[in-house]
Amino acid sequence: MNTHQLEIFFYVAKYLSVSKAANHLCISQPAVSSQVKKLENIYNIKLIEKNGRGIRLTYTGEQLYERIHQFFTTTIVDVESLLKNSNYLKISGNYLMTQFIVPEIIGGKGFLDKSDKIIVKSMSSFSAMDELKKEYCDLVLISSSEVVMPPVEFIVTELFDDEIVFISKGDLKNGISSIIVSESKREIRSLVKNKMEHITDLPLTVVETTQDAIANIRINNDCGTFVSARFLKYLKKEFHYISTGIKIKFYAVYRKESPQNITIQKIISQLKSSII
Amino acid sequence: MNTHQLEIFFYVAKYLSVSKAANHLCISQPAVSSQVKKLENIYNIKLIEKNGRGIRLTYTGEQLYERIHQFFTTTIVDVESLLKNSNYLKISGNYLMTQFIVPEIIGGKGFLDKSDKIIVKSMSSFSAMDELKKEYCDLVLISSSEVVMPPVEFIVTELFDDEIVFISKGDLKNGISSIIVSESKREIRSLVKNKMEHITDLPLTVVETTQDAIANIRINNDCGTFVSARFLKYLKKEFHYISTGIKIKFYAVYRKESPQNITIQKIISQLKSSII
DNA sequence: TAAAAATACTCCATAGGTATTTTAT
DNA sequence: ATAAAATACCTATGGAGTATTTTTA
Repeated sequence: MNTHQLEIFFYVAKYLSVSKAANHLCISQPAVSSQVKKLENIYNIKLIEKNGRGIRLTYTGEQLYERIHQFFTTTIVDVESLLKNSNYLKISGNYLMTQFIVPEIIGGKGFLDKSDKIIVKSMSSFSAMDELKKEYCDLVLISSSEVVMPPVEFIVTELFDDEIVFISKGDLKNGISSIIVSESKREIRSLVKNKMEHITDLPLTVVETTQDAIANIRINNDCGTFVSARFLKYLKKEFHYISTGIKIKFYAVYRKESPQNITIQKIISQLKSSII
Repeated sequence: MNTHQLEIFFYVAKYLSVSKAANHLCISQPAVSSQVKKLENIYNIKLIEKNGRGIRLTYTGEQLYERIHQFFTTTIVDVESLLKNSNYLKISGNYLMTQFIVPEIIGGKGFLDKSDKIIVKSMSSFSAMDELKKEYCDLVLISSSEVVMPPVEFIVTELFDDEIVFISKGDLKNGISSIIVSESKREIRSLVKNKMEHITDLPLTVVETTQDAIANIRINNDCGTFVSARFLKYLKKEFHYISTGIKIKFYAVYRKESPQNITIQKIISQLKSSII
């Protein structure tokens, strides 16, 4: 089984065009034609056939495309990212950790020596834990208002406590007409019932990440969201805020046997000592 | 991304041995060494390292192996089978249909012309429907005591009716001490309560296919099973049998748009007319 | 007549071979 | 002493290129 021929056929099937596939693969059109033909000849079948000026897939071609599709889209992408970034410590985490706090401590005076190469990806807490489970990242940095209980092969470390605040561009007393929150903060609204009656019953929109929530309240003045109080430091007084009294904890989660554990420990101890 | 190098690495990782991989791939040991080294050099990483006389995988090597494992085992096997057999009409079905009835009608005087190439695979009814859904086969031939309700993209045709009989090598009145049935006949025992009290409460063993059940009652004289009465014709009087009164129907299931539909229709009409 | 694929042919990059050395048991 | 992998070097297959023809809207 010649996987090179499979790959070439894959792009022909994807674009339904020999020339477009050739273009994508940065090889010549006859090179593509000839590889597809070779694949067909080996098994004595037709995979593509002329269709007007272009081509179409035969039934077998369709079936082949279906079977190899996943590999040449997701698997290959995952593998490339693994091999390219294997020397890096890969951190997946929520918006606050990856976009503000980690850059701050890592940017600090000589925290990293040249051998520590780090890439961070911002995503929802759920997605971050998925990445860790699939070994697509080495360290997860997330917040949670509940206690995190991961499987036994992970280590969970508490980093610091914080409090959730409600923020908005509008008047916090009477100017709010809807709430937008990330999936992980979906339940916060019902926890603040007594403290903030005037917003408890407002319509709620749930988006995937806090990043999306903040982007929305930036453009909708009458819309508010719940965030960690630590955000205030980075949001440059563009929002009004009010304390909710709800506690939230930040956690680091990583694999017991991760080969990156030295760097991970360094980052965790730095995060723990980063008091506001 | 060079998939050829991935494949070579896959077998090195699988056998944890460069020479064994070379042997499997029918190329020389240095050829394997060099391809793995090239892959490592492209991304500037280590995938394998010396370990005594042999090698072991690095952490990244383990992760890479994990990610590509499925493709180089199941996907490649499926693809090979698809391409090799795409000219064949692929029939998946239960033991009776694939091993006895289909060979009988196809073997018949000039039923097939040279262009009709057919391969049959015997499996449980559930597996057969799975194969059809995944387009791993074109035609499913199964029996069911319930009415078959497949998704809309399939066509279901009733072939013929039959009755379930209980068979065993032992004395059907007092010689039976356990029952073994295939998954699809699991519920038959409770349906025959009034008719066959003496076996209703016997211990029940469930195996995947009727083929397995029959193999077992061949060696265990005190063990019986439920089969379609049509089996009796093929089992050469080696078993005693007793009628249960339970009806069973045989079905053909296939895709509406299957390119094999002409041959499929031919087989179905032949099966329908094959009265005992 | 123009756009896309197929054909014919040449070339050279690289996969793979052989012989040998190194490493470790 | 032996088994396994690495290294060095060479060979030749086959992947890809250019030029051209064929197909069809």
